[in-house]
Amino acid sequence: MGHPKNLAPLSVRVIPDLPAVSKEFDYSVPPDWAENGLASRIRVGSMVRIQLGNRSIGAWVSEINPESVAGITLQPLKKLSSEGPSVQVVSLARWAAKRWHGPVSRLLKTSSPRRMIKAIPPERITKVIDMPKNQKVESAFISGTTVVRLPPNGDRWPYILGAVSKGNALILLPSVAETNIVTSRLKRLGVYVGAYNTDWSVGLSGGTIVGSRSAAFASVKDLAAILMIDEHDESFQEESAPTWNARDVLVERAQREEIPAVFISPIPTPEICHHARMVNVGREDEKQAWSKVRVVDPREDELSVRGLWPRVTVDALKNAERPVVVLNRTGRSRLLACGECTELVICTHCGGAMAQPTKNSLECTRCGESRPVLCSFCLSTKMKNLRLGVARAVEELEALLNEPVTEVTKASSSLDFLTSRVYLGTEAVLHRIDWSDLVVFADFDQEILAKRYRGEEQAMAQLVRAIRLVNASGIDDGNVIVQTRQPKHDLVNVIANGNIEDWSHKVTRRRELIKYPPFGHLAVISGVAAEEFAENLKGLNEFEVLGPNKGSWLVKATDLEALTDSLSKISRPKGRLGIAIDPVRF
DNA sequence: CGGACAAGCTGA
DNA sequence: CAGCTTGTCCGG
Repeated sequence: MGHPKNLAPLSVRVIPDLPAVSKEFDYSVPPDWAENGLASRIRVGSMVRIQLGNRSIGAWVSEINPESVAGITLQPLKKLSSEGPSVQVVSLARWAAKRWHGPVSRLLKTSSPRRMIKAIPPERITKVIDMPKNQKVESAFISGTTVVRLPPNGDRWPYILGAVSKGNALILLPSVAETNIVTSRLKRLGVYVGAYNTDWSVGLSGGTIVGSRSAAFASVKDLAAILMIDEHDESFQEESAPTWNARDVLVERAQREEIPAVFISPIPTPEICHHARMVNVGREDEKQAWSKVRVVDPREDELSVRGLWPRVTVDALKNAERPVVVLNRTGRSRLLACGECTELVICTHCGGAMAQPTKNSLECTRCGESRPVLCSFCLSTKMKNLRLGVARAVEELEALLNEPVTEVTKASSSLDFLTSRVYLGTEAVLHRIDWSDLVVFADFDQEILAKRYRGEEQAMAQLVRAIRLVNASGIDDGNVIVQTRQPKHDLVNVIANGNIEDWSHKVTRRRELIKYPPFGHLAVISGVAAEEFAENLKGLNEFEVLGPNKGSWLVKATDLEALTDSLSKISRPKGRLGIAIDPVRF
């Protein structure tokens, strides 16, 4: 066996900060580190600098006094750079790297302080917070993993207090803005709390950590409770590989440390419902919150322009204080027909539909090919707009209301704000405006008909946001209008009746049927090497391999471990290869 | 990842 | 065969 672990280490094993290097290396601890006290500060997770080949590289200590392969003379560590993730978090990062098939170093990086920390600050006094006198909150935090379906306008603060009443807590919220609000509110209460990643060391020294996705990997001493707010939010999933998900990381963490974890959301995902015990909060409150949504069928008004602006909507828009219209199509038009010969405007390259992003150009929605506004059949320059985009919709609405309308998209700057009463834009508008008394979804059918995986959940998430916006107005009759030509559609029924529980079951059952997460697992393979790699996987006859679809292959598996094992074992062709496990979008 | 080194290609 | 490109291997 090696050396006693409680003495200053003589050698360490490290994980280099190089995503492409999966190997770990052993280094000796310089003899003089024992004298100046550096050696005794080394622990698993410590951040060091090493010489690898002829380069100086950052690394994390993964093992103390490892049994090194014989016949290798160890190089000395160059520097002890910083405090790093706790042993528990290093182990968690290892687990996540395997789970999402990515390099550990990537996850260790999110687990690490952004600025080097020489020493852990002393523990500060924190105010003891009482568990709120709320039976639902109390029972949620007793033990195990719990999911709470809280209405869109439900108060989350008691749950935050519940979490910190247990001791040092880890609280995750979807956005940095919300993180900052919660952090300062807790600070004012006297709670020793820090925002991730800026106040990284607060966790290690024994405090509560509040943060967004990356905080799932925060090191917290004596962690006592975990809370995730708005569990359904897609921002909890990393978009690029490894496509790890904060929710799953927290579920694993709670199990490992045997602490209560509470996930709250108005529309919890099938994933969390699968892993947690469900608590419903007030069916009546839920119905009440969703009753803000009114369903309007634009066909009921024959005079409506192109079906987008029925009179009920226009009247509501006129009477509202600050109305917001959501239309999830960028540019001027997404689908055109020739004004002369009525042919659909199609890309001469790939046959995809041409969109009109600006007044004078056409662009293929599939391959990106562009050309001037010109019919390829009769050379006419007159176009009929079949599916108008935000830019054109703004012009139409301005004409209808006889006043300026501000266009808001992902790209528009926040400087143009407060210039008008009416706002129109893509989903981004719901993130940019802090209150409104009327939100109109101009074409909800687009959301319903989009045959995207999680399409319905994304549509519901937009509605949740809208309900919260009109609730923030303080105006009692603030509401949300959903325009659809399918008033009998399942999802529309759910919305109209506020029957979220039924919908939730339906989504879960659907997932189960097609063996999608959490009932099965997916790997999306992309890049130049994808085709050959997918062929190799097909050869195993163990997984269903579908594709190609836009250059990507979809691998379906019932067992996650079998999938990730095969992905690492199978021969990897040269060239770029992207592997995304259970991504939200593909 | 990036350097080292080996094998492959080209030109006179 | 020098001089260059391309590929594979390996680091403690």
